[in-house]
Amino acid sequence: MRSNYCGDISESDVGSVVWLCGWVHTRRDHGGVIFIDLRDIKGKIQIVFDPTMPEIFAVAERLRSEFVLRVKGIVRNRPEGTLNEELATGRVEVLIEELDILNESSTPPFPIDSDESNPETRLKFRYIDLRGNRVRDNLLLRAKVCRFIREFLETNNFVEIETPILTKATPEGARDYLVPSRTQPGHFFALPQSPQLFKQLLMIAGLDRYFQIVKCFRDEDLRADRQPEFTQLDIEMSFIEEKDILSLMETMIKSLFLETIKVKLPSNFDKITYKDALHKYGTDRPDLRNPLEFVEIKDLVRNSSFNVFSVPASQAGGRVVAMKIPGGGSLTRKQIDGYTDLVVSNGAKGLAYIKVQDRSLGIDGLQSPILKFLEASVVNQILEKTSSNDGDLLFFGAGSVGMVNLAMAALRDIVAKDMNLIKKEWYPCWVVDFPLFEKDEKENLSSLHHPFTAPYQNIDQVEKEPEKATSRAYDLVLNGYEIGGGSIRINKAATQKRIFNLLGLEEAEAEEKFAFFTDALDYGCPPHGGIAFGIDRLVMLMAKEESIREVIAFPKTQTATCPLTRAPGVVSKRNLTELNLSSLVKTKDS
RNA sequence: GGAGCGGUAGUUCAGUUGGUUAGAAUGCCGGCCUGUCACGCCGGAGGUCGCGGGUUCGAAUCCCGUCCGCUCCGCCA
Repeated sequence: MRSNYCGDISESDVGSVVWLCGWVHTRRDHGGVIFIDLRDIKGKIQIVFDPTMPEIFAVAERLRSEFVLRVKGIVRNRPEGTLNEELATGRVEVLIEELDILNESSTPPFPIDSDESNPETRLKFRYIDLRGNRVRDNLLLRAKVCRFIREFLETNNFVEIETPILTKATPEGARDYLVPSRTQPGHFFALPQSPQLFKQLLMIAGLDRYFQIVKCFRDEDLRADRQPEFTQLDIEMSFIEEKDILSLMETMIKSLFLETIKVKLPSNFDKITYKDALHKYGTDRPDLRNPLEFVEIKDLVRNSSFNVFSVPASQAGGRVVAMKIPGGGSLTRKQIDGYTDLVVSNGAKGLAYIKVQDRSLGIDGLQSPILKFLEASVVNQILEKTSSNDGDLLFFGAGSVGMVNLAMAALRDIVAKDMNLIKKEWYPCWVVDFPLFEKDEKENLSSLHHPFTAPYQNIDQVEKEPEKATSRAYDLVLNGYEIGGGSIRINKAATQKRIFNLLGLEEAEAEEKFAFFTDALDYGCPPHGGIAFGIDRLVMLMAKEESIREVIAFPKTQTATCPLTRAPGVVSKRNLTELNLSSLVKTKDS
């Protein structure tokens, strides 16, 4: 119970009697009067014990700093001269007439609302941490976001339908969390990585506008923006094309931001192709608030005698880019060394740069450790192509496409942040025209999104040139975070089977894993598509947090454990025996 | 699987050529003060320096291993 007084106490309440419940925050005794700051939903309310009320005062005198109280009192203005305008928590106080001590509390293990305690302690005592405003406000926002989404989708004739949590393992994709079956020895359920197949089955069933706010599970390593269980807004519609769902989702996201955090997003979200995104920003989830872009200089340096550039420039899988930092001439040697460490940790061998001090002096107006290796004509072409001016700095990335993209994208992020180049607060964009497949290290094809994504090309064409096939997929990227992604799906069984085949799934295996699904497609599956949003990430961005943990009530640590409950834990031999697992696992009593 | 940073009082941290009894602030306990709001003053308790091993006359400090937290790479269709 937070308070059975609803709302903030203000001067308009003066003279009225209120009940308050909450935790005592601090106690101060002054002038024969006892003051207590009561933590309430909004900040603190100061309550006052008057020594002329001996019974109440006697109880108040016994209070130490941590109790749960219920008090009844009269709201009144502060006495003359007792309000320090700069420091005071309020203009009114509550004079107490009745007081119940509902419970005592141990001294909290860390100061509430300090924001400085170490993450493990915060999680171990999460219930104390949640008493503070930070995560509380985030959870309130999260609830608001979910409520808005439900209202929006229901208004648009979507129906919320639950799908199973105990379900079937599917190949590809992330590692599954498995749950052993007691009744089917040796068999396992998998927790869903997403309700993908179920929502497609719902389309076949004719429930043609489905949504669900649902937990999904992936047993992969964690990051600041990745938890093993996370919440997804899952949406699917029949008889639609890309433009239909993109426009509806744009409307939803724009209204969501406006209604919940009073942010007006652009009226039309930009679209960028996968190819352009990688070319200009080195990532398929570019932060478009960041004005820095890569400039390809492969052609300019191919014949240079500087091998660091010319070798990757003449290889098919190589890439050489320049990134101009306007005003980057002010960067110190120490800062550049720091950036070098960053790109090296991302696989680069080093970080070449050129400072443009005075272009009118030609090569003499430049400063760089690589000038002695680069032909003057090449340098001039690079300066020309990057439109470099006095005071600018160029960073270079050269090597394999993957490495250059990774290292330079990381550099682009950090430099823009350090140099305060990010002016816009919000920049959503759609990333489109993804390749249908990518090749893994063994040169096998795997789906870039998932195997149910429809290609633009017909299936004959896809089989002929799978690497050139593009998918009808779209990602919504906000400020460098992928917050949603989806596609138009394959709705013909034959096409779906041929895609499985291209992915190297043996017919027997495809049959075993997906027969239920391809069979279903044969019963007149309508054209359909959908999208899924990561609610945690979305709320994290809206709350301006840097970690998803701050918007989840009880998150896991980086090793996927819960310091509060000490999950995961060992189980008894009996549990394991029932599950036919006793021979596989060591237990505390075995 | 890999890289980096961190782990010292309840909490946040300081602690370099390895050397008395490991400090500060805050919190906690006791006392004083008394219209305070980071109140003030006096006193007190509180530490296996993450854990294990090694080097040394002597280790919070150096070395090896290990565990935990955080960030990143791999991974995350």
